[in-house]
Amino acid sequence: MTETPAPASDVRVRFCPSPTGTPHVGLVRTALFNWAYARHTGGKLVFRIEDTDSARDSEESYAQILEALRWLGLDWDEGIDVGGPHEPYRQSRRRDLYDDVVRRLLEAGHLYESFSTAEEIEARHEAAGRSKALGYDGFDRDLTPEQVAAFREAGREPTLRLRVPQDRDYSFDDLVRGRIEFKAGSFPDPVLVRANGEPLYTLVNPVDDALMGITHVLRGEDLLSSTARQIALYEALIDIGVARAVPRFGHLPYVMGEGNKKLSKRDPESNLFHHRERGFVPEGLLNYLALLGWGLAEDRDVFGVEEMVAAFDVADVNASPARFDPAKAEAINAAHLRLLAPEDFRERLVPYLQAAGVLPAQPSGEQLQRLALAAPLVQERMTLLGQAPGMLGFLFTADEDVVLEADATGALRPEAADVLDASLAALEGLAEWSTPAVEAALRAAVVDGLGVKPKFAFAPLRTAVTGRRVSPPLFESMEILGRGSSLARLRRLRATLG
RNA sequence: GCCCUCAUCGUCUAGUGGCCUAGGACGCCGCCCUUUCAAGGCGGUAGCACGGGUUCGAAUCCCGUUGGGGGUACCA
Repeated sequence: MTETPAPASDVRVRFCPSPTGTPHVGLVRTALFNWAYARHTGGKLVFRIEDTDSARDSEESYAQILEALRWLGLDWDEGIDVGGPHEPYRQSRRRDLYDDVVRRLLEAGHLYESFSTAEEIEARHEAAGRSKALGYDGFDRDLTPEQVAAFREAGREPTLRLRVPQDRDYSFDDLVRGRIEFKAGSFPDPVLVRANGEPLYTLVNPVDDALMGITHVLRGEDLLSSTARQIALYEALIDIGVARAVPRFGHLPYVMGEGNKKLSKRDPESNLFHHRERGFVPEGLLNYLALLGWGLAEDRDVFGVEEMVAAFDVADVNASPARFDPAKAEAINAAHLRLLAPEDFRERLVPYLQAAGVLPAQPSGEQLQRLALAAPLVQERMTLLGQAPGMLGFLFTADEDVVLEADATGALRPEAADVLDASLAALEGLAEWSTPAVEAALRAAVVDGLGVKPKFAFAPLRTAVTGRRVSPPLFESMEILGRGSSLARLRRLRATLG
């Protein structure tokens, strides 16, 4: 009844977060789907900020949202920073526009002044024997001029409510869920403007979508039940000439956390920057988030944004909520890490190594050279960039400062001392210090010479050289480290053994 | 309470009436490979919430039940 499908080429979607906290993965997923839909259809993505709650909004959060989108590489065509024909794109700076719309809505009779307080509404329900949880009762819909005057004389300022037609149903075809119907009178007249004159989200969200020509509203399912009242507002806006049509709606499923709760802002897994700090790469996180409610193909989980853009359609999004699974997210991230070009991978390691103090703010040429040799050795061994300091730290640590971790030294077997002695003897006179030469010498001396299985033969050496039980490949590591350091480290561990 | 909504392995999903003795991925468990750990290869574990219909035939359609989620703000 109110569907007004837009020609695909004219698709205009938007991403309009409230700057009320640190970016949430659910928010990112919504941004991603809007972005992918715009890119897929060749439409436009509008980015605006819904900061109409001065009590909760913050500049810090605003800056974080921008940082998040930029880090992820989700760009937009109109809005914050890039500008466009509907400036400004922060609702806190659009008050004049809203005041004008409100005036026209009021004149046309779509809004009315409501003096009822929450207590009064509840009291009326109680007196009538109705449930107190019923919501607004429409008491002020048809106040006489005398009643209004009386309220004003008593010093009361009214909120402005939308006069929702009560004689009809509201329905729409949700892009992801299909037909959704709200029966007549199943929701109360919403407040659109506070008593102090400030416009509310209930007003400004549809008004801006109308003014900015948004054709497809793709948002979280938490907004599903407010869609009916928004359609009612849209129709009023169409009546006064502010809106041209009601947009199509698509309600995206929640991203859930542990248990069956929506992923809470308190939950660290919900925090985008938490994932970045752990070493998620944008490609990996975006891929995983896309999987929460959408899939590229039946038998492929790993894909890039270009592939997603080529295939994405909101109609294919799943309606049921999805649980954020950190283990699978990491696996997907690991796959993307392996897909990175070696130089790219290496460069992305640097900030993590610096953050951990493994590399200084200004790494030396020698350090970068060493990193270039070592990075390929760990590219297939990591799931998160944040594992780099642990894996590579030994290459940037003085021999005497290498920490011999307890799980490594604890796993040493009785023959460790003999292994180290034989290794030292074999390596000291080695003519050429290279991976194959080191390997050959050690195999001859320890595996063949001592008759120790490779698995056990090299464990003490690994512990001595890296301090850890798990490390990059041993011989390669020794080559990078050089003969001096390698031997010094073997001697150091040997000295601690009886 | 009322309104809206969701329901396939532990998790993400494929599946739109016969191709399903339900496929893939992550996880988990074996084995192979192996200089550790990964990666890779092979194999395994595990699911259509329940009850009624409709139909020759239902994971797929309808109704109900149960369970989950959301809304019911002068938050967004």
